Amino acid sequence: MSNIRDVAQLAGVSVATVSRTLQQPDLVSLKTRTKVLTAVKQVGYKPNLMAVKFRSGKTRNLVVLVPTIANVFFARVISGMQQAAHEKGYSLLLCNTLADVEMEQSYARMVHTSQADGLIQLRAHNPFAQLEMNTGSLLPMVNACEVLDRIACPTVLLDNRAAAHAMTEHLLELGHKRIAMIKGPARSPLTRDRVAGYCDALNAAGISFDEGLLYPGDFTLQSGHKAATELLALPTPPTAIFCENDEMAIGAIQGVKQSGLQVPDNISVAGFDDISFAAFADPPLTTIAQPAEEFGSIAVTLLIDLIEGRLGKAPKVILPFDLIQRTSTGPAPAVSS
Amino acid sequence: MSNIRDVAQLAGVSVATVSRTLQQPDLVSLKTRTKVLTAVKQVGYKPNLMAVKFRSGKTRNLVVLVPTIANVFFARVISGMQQAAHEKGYSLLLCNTLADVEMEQSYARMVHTSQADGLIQLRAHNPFAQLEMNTGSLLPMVNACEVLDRIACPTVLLDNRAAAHAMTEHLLELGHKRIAMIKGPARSPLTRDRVAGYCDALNAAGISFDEGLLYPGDFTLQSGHKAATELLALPTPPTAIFCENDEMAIGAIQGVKQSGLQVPDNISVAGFDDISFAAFADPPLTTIAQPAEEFGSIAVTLLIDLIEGRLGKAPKVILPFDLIQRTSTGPAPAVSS
DNA sequence: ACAGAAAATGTAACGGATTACATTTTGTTT
DNA sequence: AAACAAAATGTAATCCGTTACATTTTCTGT
Repeated sequence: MSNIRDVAQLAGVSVATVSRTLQQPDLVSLKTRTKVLTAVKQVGYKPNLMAVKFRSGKTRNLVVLVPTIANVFFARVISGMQQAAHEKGYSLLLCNTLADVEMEQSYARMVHTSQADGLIQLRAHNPFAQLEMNTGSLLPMVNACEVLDRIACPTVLLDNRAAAHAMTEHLLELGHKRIAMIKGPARSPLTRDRVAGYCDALNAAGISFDEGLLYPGDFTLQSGHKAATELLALPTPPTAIFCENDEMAIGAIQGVKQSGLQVPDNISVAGFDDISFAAFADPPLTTIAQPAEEFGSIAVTLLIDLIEGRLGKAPKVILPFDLIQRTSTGPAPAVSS
Repeated sequence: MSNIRDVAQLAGVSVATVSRTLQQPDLVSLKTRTKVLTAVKQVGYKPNLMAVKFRSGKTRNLVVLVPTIANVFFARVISGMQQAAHEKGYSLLLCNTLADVEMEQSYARMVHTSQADGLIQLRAHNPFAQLEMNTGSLLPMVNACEVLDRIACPTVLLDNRAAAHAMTEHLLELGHKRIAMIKGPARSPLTRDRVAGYCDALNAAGISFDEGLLYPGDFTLQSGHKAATELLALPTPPTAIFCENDEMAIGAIQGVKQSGLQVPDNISVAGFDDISFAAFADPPLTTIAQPAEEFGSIAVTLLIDLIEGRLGKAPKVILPFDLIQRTSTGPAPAVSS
């Protein structure tokens, strides 16, 4: 591997001139520039960017903490991140945390050890929490999709409450009175907001909230299946099930069918996210579309702005949602018993 | 940010002693060690790993080139990679290439510019191809799932030919005579192998190969839908459709249903990959299970072995597959016309 | 052709950790 | 207690590109 000194020697100039030729060519005379570029080609010189990063103290690396990349929605978000990062000359260090706190911390530490300039967290957990920290200033961290309650952190998210409200209202308008919700883990602010939106809508319709219709899932297909099966076994089962993501909704649809009922004739099922599989479910899934890639690109933009000192406070960017009405939801069945 | 000199000064020792305390504690007396560690804590010293990487010339970063992270199978592979890399102290730089050659090259260049030690490619394309290269030795690259024909490159893959053979045989055993295949892009060796396996099985059964039953897809749900719809519109439509991945199979199932036919009564549909959605398709998908995470972890292991000089030739690791029989495939319908 | 400004180029310090080699301290043996 | 080995510590070079500052060359105007 050749370095800048080899090039300088071969071209018969100083290292400074070589550096300038490559960084600020207009400071170098045409004649010298040609000499240098020829030498560069000849020895196959590639600047050691590790040296550059080391000296500049800027790594242009961003850590991304994602609970599961296997989640189709997150995969889209990451895709958006990567695109935006690449455009701005940054790279992504991906960590599939599987909600493992140690793993998160291990990656968060990269920011402290100058291996990355900042971090994007997709989960409601502060990975820097346990790490010894003296800074009082804004951490180089951005939260996407989820919300970190305890700390001021730039965030890009959906108006989850409004979205859940809209979907619940949609089901109410179809005549449903008993609407179950398959939610996510209890402690998540995202879930909290969506449940709040669901309650808002019920209240507005004068329907009392039934704790028994709130089933905690874990965003997997399996948990949707299990939840639906158990909800349908209730003494007074729901006529509609609103799931907090499409995976659970697709699982729920299977559960409903296996219980001998039909979607949407007996039970309506709604999802959240509008992943690619939603339109290919049977029946196609009514769901809330989120601009997933945009979440990613905005998160990256916010983080880079923060790193490069262009961000004053901790902004909260709210992105719009879209209720996609397909055929997994339909009119409530006529009252039976 | 404090550096090793601050620690040395505070502890009243030399920087070498500090370094040794942290790297090879047994070379340092207990008394000094304590002094140093106290000082480390006091100033909150975190070694600048960029400096370490720079000096050592080892970045412990690996570039991963994935065609689309939105593909559920690839997401699992990446998950396996990340796990393995983390265990070995490496990080992944993820690039969602979308088959964009410029993007691939831009990331491949990171290996030349000392930003990464090696690269994993999930596509049948050599990202170093156009880059000026003088080395005759094995590039620090590993191929996973796909195959690079032109160059010697450590590879981990499935015996795709045998797998396709097995699935086709399964369909033949069910009595199907006209079996269509929705394949991937023509130039991919992976597709070539699977088509070969499909042909092998047809030949063995004495069924002549019909070019018209070979439909080129692009691994998306949409393309599966389109392919199935068109295949069913043929003068003599197939009674079974073997898809090169589960997404296309799920799309195909929808296409079949929308054509007014039933799966598997009228048409059997088989997939490939056994993604999580396969078991939740309606009907649940018969498919080939691949050890996706293992692909990832083995690819990473191979690459690290290569980087660290523990790999002689370019091994080809073949992983086993498993035919998962569900209910999207069934006996061929009785001959009609 | 000369002073002075402007352009081009060169010199050397710098960033932070590692480590070969040199030196000092401690320990052991007789 | 001397002599030597072993353990502990220190000094300084090194990795490589950037850039402030110094110096040289070229150009401009008269």
